[in-house]
Amino acid sequence: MSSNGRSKAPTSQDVARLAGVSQSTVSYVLTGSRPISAATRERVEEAIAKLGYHPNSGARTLRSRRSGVIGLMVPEAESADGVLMVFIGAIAREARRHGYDILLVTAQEGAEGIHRVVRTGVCEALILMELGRYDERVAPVLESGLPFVTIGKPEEFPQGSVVDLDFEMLGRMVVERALEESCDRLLLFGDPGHKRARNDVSRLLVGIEDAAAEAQLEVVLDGGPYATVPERALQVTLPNDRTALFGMSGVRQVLFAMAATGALVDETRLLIALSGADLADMSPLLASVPQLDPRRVQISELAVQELVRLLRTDGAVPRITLVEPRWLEG
Amino acid sequence: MSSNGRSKAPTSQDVARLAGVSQSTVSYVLTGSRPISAATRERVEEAIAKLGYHPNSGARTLRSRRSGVIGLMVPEAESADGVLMVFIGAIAREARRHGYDILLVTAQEGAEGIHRVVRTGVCEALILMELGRYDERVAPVLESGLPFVTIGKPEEFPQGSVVDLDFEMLGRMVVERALEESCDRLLLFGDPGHKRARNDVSRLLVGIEDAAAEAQLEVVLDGGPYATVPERALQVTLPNDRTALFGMSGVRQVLFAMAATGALVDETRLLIALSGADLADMSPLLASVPQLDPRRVQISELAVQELVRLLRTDGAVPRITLVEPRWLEG
DNA sequence: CTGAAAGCGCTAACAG
DNA sequence: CTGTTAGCGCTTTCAG
Repeated sequence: MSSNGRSKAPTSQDVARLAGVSQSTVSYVLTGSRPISAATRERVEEAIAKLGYHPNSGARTLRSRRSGVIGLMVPEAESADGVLMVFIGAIAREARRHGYDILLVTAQEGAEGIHRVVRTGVCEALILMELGRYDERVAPVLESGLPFVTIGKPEEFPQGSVVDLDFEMLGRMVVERALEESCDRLLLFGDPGHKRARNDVSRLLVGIEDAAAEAQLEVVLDGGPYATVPERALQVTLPNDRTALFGMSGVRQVLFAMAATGALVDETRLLIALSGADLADMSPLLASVPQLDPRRVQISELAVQELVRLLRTDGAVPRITLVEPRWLEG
Repeated sequence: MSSNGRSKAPTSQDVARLAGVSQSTVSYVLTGSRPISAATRERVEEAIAKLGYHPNSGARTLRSRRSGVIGLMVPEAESADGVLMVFIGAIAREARRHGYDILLVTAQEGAEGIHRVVRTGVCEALILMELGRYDERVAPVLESGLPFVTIGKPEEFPQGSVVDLDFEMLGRMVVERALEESCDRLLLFGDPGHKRARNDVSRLLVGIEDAAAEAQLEVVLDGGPYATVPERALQVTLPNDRTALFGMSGVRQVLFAMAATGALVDETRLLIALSGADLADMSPLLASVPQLDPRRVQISELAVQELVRLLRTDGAVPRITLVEPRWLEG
């Protein structure tokens, strides 16, 4: 009735008419791909504001072959610890800051999904999360020739950039801390030996084993259930010995098991945690636990920035960026 | 060198040439908007397969004004319990099943963000999560005239569809269970009285209060810290009385507090949990806890289906869909 | 049942 | 510094 409001969106033609310039001039004001006099620019911008004009995305994409959309390959949400959402939120925000939107591509879609968003031209670049060692989705990505960044360092990746936590340094930092806190042993829970196949875990172990060898710290790989980790920490401890506990996952479970069997930090045991969303709301328990920040927000932002660099810099060469973990004293 | 592979993507023109038909015929085969003889269709489809043709998204969007993209307004990831990701994953998968892609619009972008994706034509429909009571982002959505679905029932919403859990029924189910398990009281933790302003909580309370009044069950609103909920449950319990505990959030904390002070289920107390990602990996503790499934996947799928209905059915009327909670016996 | 042709709104040559 | 013009690849009339 009164306010149907369904008025057709104004085009650059409308803006040009109102500003008394040619349609291409409007385009040049918008893209900045050629110098425009201050006077003209102002008139155009006024008209744009007055009409509430926004350039049509379809037309722009068709003509320029740039969609302004970055595809984000997300893993299945089995992890369920909320960590994924931290990455996604930070990536989306940073992408917007650079003028890009984020389109979700679920792992479930597989190689076919990648192929589709690439061939249809919906995405002009990709961010890949949690790639498997030999992931079927890598082929279509490489084939597409689109710039891409992986979060999480894979085995080998000559063609795209990589942003990840420096897991080797993480390992060295854990050992260093264990020594500072006068521990004689380091117990790694969550079976890191078996998971050595995972690239992040294997790099962590390299860091740990190097530093531990040097410092004469004994390292125990523990594959047992999380709930009984604290008990086993005692079993490996001789009188007057102290064990540091660390693991890439299951911190919450271990934390609670320790809280249940006594103090988190005592003469015999020291829990070191990799902080994350699964520890939210546990603040009272965490008071005495040294936490390492895996810097997920920084990694996300760097991934976007690196992708933007690949997109904007002509002939930019892919590179690897490793982010240093930080202590988060509580 | 050998496999640069950067060959330009084939167009419908190329397909037409190879199939020996006109370009428009190719289009008709793809869109199905006019009858095509079996013979022709087959030749075209062969050519499509041979060339690995995918229609260009920009051109299609420009011409048809349909982008095949649904904007998903996600809240800031403060909740951090991983629940958000369940919704997003299920929405993305269901959208793909119907031929749509999901574009993220973060809450941070606010009204301006909505305005942008709408005016530029990137999105042809919207799914809104966690709207505030008087959310600034509602205006641009309504103004756009695009079909939309909200997940989570707001105060009032005449123009878009709504999909949500039936919180009133949730309340009735909690009361019913409490009675079946011979409880005399129901303690609601997480200060549901104060949070009555939240639409879901207020509907929960309606359900609870109605059912409780009828059955003579005493209801206690508890706003104290989660960690001491189990103690307070005892304080409100006379000898031989039993208290059921329920809350919309903080279940994990209460669960642990109860585990620490004794059994989860005993003669005096019964914890009823709203299941979720924050309870993952707690299985041993949960064994005796009745869990209510808030059916996030179903809600997500229904939201997409409802949006697709609005998009495809001409003159479709928005509607409200409430999903029944289910018991998840453990 | 199929073809020819127009044009969606924009960018980027080409021409002053 | 600005205008004119030619398409990008598709959908959809209008003609057969």
